Amino acid sequence: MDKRITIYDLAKKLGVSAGTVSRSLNDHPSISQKTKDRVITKANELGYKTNKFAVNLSKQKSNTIGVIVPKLNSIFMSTLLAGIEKIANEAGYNLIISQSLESMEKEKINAKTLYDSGVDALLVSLAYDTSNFDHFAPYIRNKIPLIFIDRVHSLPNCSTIIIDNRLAGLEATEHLIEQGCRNLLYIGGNLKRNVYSERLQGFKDAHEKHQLKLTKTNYLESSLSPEDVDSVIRHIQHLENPIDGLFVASDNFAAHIIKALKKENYKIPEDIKIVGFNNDPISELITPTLTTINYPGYELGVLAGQSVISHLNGGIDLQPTNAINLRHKLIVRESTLK
Amino acid sequence: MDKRITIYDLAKKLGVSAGTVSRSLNDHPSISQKTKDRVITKANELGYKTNKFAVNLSKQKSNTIGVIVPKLNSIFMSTLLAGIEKIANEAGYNLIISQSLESMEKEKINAKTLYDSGVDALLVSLAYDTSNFDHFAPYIRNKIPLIFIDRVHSLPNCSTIIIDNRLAGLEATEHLIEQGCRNLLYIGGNLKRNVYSERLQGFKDAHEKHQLKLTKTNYLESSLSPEDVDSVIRHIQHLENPIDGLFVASDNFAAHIIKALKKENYKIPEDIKIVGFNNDPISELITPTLTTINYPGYELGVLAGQSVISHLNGGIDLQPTNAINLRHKLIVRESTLK
DNA sequence: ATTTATTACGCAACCGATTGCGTTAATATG
DNA sequence: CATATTAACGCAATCGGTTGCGTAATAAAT
Repeated sequence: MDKRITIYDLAKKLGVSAGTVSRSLNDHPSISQKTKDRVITKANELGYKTNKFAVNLSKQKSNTIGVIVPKLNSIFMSTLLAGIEKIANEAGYNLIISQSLESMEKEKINAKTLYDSGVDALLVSLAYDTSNFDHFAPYIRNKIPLIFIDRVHSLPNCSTIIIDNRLAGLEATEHLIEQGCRNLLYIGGNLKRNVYSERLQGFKDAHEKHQLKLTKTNYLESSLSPEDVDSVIRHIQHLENPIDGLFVASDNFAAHIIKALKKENYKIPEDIKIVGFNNDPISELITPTLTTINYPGYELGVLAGQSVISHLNGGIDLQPTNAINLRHKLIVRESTLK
Repeated sequence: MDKRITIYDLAKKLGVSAGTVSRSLNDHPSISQKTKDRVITKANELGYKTNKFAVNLSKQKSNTIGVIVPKLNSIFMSTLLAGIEKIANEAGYNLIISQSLESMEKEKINAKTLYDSGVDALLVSLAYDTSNFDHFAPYIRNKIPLIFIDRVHSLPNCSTIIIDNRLAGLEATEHLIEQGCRNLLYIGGNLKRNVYSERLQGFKDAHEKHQLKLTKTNYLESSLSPEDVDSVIRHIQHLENPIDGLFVASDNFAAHIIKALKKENYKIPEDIKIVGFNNDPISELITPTLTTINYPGYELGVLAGQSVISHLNGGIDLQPTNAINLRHKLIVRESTLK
């Protein structure tokens, strides 16, 4: 009852070879149905379990997909992961998940660990400060599918799955302008990351389009963590031209900002109108409800999952560099009412 | 540059046996320092990587810990996972994470998949409707460490990591009573789950302690999902004795309830005082800020991680059934002000 | 009936380590 | 100097499947 039985045990009991047992279990065409039935019956009878370790070794693949995200405990990331997991699970793949904690060093270590663990593919959303990409070289060299999600970087033969952050930034900004704002502030994260720099670019596009001038005081690079709220508020209070519109690249941070601004007796949206980003659950629970850009994290995850799986199963080497763009959407709520 | 080199390649180049190479690489005492150095130098020179598949097969362990959670995309769960991941990663273990999506059937499948994948241990937070536990039998039978977190079930030889939900429920309820509430309503999830039934028990304890009577209209079993808000509100509106205090077993749901109540022109906390549970970030961002029980998800995860690791490394078979209780804390905010 | 295809398996190498046990050579002990 | 220890490795089995190739047996073709 305790000892695991192997194909050799089955082979012996059935008077056939181990190879035949293996092929029977895998429904190989060159085995007669009769033998297959005998083998399968006996296997069930004895409670045979295939040993994944042995399979992995001989096939040199693990049926496992590695994932590196900046941090697990954010709504966006966990939603993304939920989408990935759903697809991977359905396809019979396991997911090894690790977090870089926004540090390139940890990202490197994780990439190496996952590589050594023999993942069949790697999904990555980059850390805050990743500036070097050598740690992904082994994957590319060995043709292990490598897909970037959300926080992406363009590498040869790697897919990216994103939304059009620049356009989203433009739409968010334009919405503020249409609501009458004339002096805007963009608050984003590290500009090395595509998501923040592109949103800023869209912010600039909107200014150009509407012939509004823009100085360096109109955007702010932030860690987007609660500790940074105070300094942001101070920045806002000390501006020469008081701002009347705020575009924050994260709903969560926007929510903190709103709370702090209200404490300082700013009226939202009367004094300052605010647009967030992500459509986190919090955006419709705070007061005022937050206008934001819907960022379909779950769908992003599903798509990423499907993309790897098809890579893995079909070996579809689509376009060498294959960028998938998901649709975003501006969701207007109270924080930008006229 | 492409072909992976094995210990046999190294052995050949160095004129030693594969066994010696293996032992050298693992710093086995019966190999001379000189030989070890030679092997290691050559290994680096040739870029040797150990093949985990082979190691796994011969050691019959995977250096991998399986995790099953109800759903990934909740703040509590992802925070918990973040804690687990941190510890596991530091200890050199990989984490295979899967979600049951609150379904026992999926939980079963995941448990089996992870078992077949050869995880060295399993961490579980039970699905909403899990009522049978046979799918964990293989783990117990084969002495694979099995640890329950948060949503637990008592099984022989399995640790559980939780907080004292009953006491927390009592404290939350008592706080409402102390703030002057006399007719309370508890809203929790499926009472099959320890967390919800114990909080209810604490709710009852408080009533008994303060000699308040309690009928079946004083508690409600809910899915705690946004779709359920309407029916809850209707329940509240149709009560014979209007309630003046609400204890909701989830901050997120409490936030939705607050929003809905405000829409119905209830004043919080004047008309109804509310206590949530978990201390999710949302609890201090909504208006009014939400009194809640701090539920240390990250610490729970860290503890769970440490517990498995020590099980795995030291083989510390502590108490047969080992329950770890973490400290919770009532956090008073605006939603229960007098 | 003989030859040619097929079908259904068996054989054995292979995947890349780990590890108990035996052996040789160096060192210590009497 | 003979013998007992030790130190330092080598051998080969083992982990449990997978798979290319060869072959006996059965079926089909001539």
